[in-house]
Amino acid sequence: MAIQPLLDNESRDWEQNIVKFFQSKGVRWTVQRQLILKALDHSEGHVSAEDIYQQVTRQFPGFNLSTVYRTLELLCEMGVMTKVPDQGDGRDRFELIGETPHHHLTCKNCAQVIAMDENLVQTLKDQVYRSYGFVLNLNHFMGYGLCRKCSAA
Amino acid sequence: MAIQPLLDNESRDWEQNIVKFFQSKGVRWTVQRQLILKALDHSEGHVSAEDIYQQVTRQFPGFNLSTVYRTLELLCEMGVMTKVPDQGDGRDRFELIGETPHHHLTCKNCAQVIAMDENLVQTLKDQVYRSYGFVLNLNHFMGYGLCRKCSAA
DNA sequence: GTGGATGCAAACTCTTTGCAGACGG
DNA sequence: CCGTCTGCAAAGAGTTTGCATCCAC
Repeated sequence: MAIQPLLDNESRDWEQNIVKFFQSKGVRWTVQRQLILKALDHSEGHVSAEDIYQQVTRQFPGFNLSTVYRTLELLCEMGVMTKVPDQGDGRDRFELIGETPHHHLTCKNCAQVIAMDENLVQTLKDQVYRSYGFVLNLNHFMGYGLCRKCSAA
Repeated sequence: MAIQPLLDNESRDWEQNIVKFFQSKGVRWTVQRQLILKALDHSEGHVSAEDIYQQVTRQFPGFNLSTVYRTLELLCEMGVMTKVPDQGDGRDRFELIGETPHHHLTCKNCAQVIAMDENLVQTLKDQVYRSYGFVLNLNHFMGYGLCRKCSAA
């Protein structure tokens, strides 16, 4: 694959920081990683390896899915991502640590997705901490059930 | 496979009920299903298809894993089981509906598992219902994080 | 130059499916 | 007997791995 490292001017700063971070970890800054990081930057919340692959491959055919997996795993090891195991559709998700927590309620019946307030989850976290001293890590709570309409019907 | 339908006397009643249930649904009562149901009866909480397969195959070699998957799926359709997607180890779990809810906190660091009180989860369910009219279905909440010891260290 | 990173293809794991033969009702 | 269920084997889907080549440092 022959890809020129091309980044628009506006993103130089962003790039500089990441490059430094990679260097500090003794990890090489390759074009593929640059593209994956860019794709992650443009995504929101949970992404699958396939999501990233599609996004990058659209611009740069020849790009490889294994590389995505290897890079996402690397980012997990570097401590900037977490792998979120399959929630039902058969594929693992990844999300950047430090993203604002986001919680969803998905209706089993009509598939509607409701954004859930952080406070509700925070209460659970607090209670768990008070009761067990356990620091609950819930950046991406996904609840299944029935929405108002479907539970009424 | 040639398996004699053999059940000890003490379990006749249990069997009678299940058989009736199967008949009422127009579903055949086969030796394989009998064995799988027995295995489920002896298991607790989340089981994987493999768990059941191992348990049954120990007594009856020649027994087939596809049959386990097909039976578990059947039980889901019959409304007595739910499939719980992979929580990290790459295999789906199944659990009988109507089992007492069971919630666990798993420590990411030391892998310790803490049983969590139903009330904590109930509070979340209540709040979600009050806020969104959403009936949250959480029979098997699994929380990840750090236990008291590991978060202190 | 040298070790780490990539592309490719093949392997792996869990799950699903097609089909012929077996068996429950 | 008829239609369902099973065993077997093969196909799928997502993810991982081995290896030769390539390229960042």
